Amino acid sequence: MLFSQPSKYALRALLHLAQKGPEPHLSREIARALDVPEPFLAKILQNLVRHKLLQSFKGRGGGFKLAKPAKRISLLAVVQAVEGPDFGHNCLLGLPECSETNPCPLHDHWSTHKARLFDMLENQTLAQALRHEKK
Amino acid sequence: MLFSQPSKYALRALLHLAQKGPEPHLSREIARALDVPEPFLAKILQNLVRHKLLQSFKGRGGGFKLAKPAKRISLLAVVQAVEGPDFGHNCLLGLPECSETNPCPLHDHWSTHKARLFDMLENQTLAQALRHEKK
DNA sequence: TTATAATAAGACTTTTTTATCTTAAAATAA
DNA sequence: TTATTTTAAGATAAAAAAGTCTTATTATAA
Repeated sequence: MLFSQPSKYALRALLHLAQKGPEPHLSREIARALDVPEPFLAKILQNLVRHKLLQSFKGRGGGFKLAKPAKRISLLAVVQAVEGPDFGHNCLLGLPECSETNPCPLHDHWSTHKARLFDMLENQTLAQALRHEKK
Repeated sequence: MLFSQPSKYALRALLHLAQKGPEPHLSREIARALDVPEPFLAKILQNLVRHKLLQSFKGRGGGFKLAKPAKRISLLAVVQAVEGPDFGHNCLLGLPECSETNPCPLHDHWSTHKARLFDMLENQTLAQALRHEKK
């Protein structure tokens, strides 16, 4: 509904790493833990490395780990890394000409919603999401 | 981001009909007006007929018209007709086991957002959306 | 060094979504 | 009736998204 499959997997993988610990984890192990296809996840993790959200290590003892503390990675940062920077910046009805000055019938309503949603995604970090989960 | 292509076309088509008037309009004309593929739109309109949001008439002078007044058709009704009744009722992270009693890390945050969003979609009618547009 | 264990990158395949085509059925009007 | 105009339905095709495979590269450890 909101996120692509790669975004979902990315969020889940990063949340997993956040709660596991700072040593590198194998993409194979992560895939197994999340029950998602391993080669597909590997692609997604590689992409997150390019976007500086993960660090990777080759060879024995290698794997993936968070590139910064979980409390400094927002959900929005993850989704934008995967879906590109204009995630969410499209008209709800798909109209290319829709804008502040030329709004579609749903534009204003959706704008306020979107603002709140982005606010949440921007302020929620991996760490916070996990803390909240355990309650 | 939120709606499938058929949902977007459906909303646009119904909004178009709502502002055009109560006589039948050809699927061809609607498609032209919205600049969307005609045979694909036709499929979508046929589906909306099955869901009682549109009425159709064959032969000369035929076409499609709203099955009830625009102020009695909510945006949610349209989207649910197209995407099925459990539109929006899936976990943000795609977890099948996510629920109130077994929530994923984003569950609570998303629930409150979703409630507001559904509220909006349920209360906004085609008529209201158009009125708001003209301001 | 060499063997092994891991990620990296790109080509390829499968599935799903979006879109099209063809033929039938129904309604109207001459 | 018959011709014409429209939607209906189902099969097909194209494009996009999701997933897989193969080969290369890099790092570690014996």
